[in-house]
Amino acid sequence: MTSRIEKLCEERSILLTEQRRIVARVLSESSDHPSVKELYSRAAAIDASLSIATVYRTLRLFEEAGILERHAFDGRESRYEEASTDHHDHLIDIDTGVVVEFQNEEIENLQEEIATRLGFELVGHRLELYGRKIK
Amino acid sequence: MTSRIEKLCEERSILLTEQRRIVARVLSESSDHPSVKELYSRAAAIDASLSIATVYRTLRLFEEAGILERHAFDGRESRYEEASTDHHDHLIDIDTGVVVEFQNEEIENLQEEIATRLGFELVGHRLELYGRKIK
DNA sequence: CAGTGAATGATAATCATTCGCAAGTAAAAA
DNA sequence: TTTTTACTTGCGAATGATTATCATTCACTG
Ligand SMILES: [Mn+2]
Ligand SMILES: [Mn+2]
Ligand SMILES: [Zn+2]
Ligand SMILES: [Zn+2]
Repeated sequence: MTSRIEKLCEERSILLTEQRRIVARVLSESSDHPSVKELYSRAAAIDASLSIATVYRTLRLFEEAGILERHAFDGRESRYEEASTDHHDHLIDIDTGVVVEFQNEEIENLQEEIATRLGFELVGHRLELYGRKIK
Repeated sequence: MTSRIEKLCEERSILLTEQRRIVARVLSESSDHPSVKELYSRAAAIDASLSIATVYRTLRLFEEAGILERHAFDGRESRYEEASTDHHDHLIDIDTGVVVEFQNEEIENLQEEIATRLGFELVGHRLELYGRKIK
């Protein structure tokens, strides 16, 4: 039961301590986009001695290694998810906070076009839709 | 020399104090997307007794009145600009921080389509491109 | 098993932002 | 014009998220 995150850590020769393993496990078992606080409480349920400082450190480490992606929906606190090979963007329900994922090749291509037209090499982007559920 | 922001304040019967007038003026004279700290120092150059708390309060007031737009590029500190009638999105130069504006009707339409398809009414969105200048 | 560098937990520090409050100011009422 | 009332401001404290510090512990090498 070696998670995908753990495999990636080995590839990048990131030392996998017990606490990092816990953070990795909690994240791979989360399908929502948990905040640091949420991650911390889920991880603390496994090992109560875990420090939130270590959670922050681990998240940053994983993010810089390209293993995780950080989001700051609407400029709020950071939320994380596993970086997947197939890129997607997000729609956030403004009433409930629920995050829905979507992919749109057309928009991705248009972004490339726009950047090129403006004289830039596109390095990344952030697309968030904010909406309200239609009953 | 009544700025557009001042006009909008009158329309919304927002009391225009001297400090609010200064914040309005500094913003209308800025074509970049200044952070609160930047706005504060530009405003303090006009009236040194101005408090940063008032700047924050004024920015929030104007934003809630739809007069300003707040951005949190890459999850960093808030930056502001005058809300214009013609919507645009941003490309940020990751080396210099320079912000370039662009408009793309096609992307806007696709966003509506996506939201609808997912069963949501699109209320807002955020699209940021991050790129590096091609020499 | 000792030696060295990295990782951890606890806590202090920092940064952006908001609050609380006493004092000032403007608009409404008398 | 006085009085009353409501809104604003500056200052500093409080907050919440994140990072830094530091003594201690851990992992790996020889
Ligand atoms: Mn996602
Ligand atoms: Mn803009
Ligand atoms: Zn995308
Ligand atoms: Zn747009």
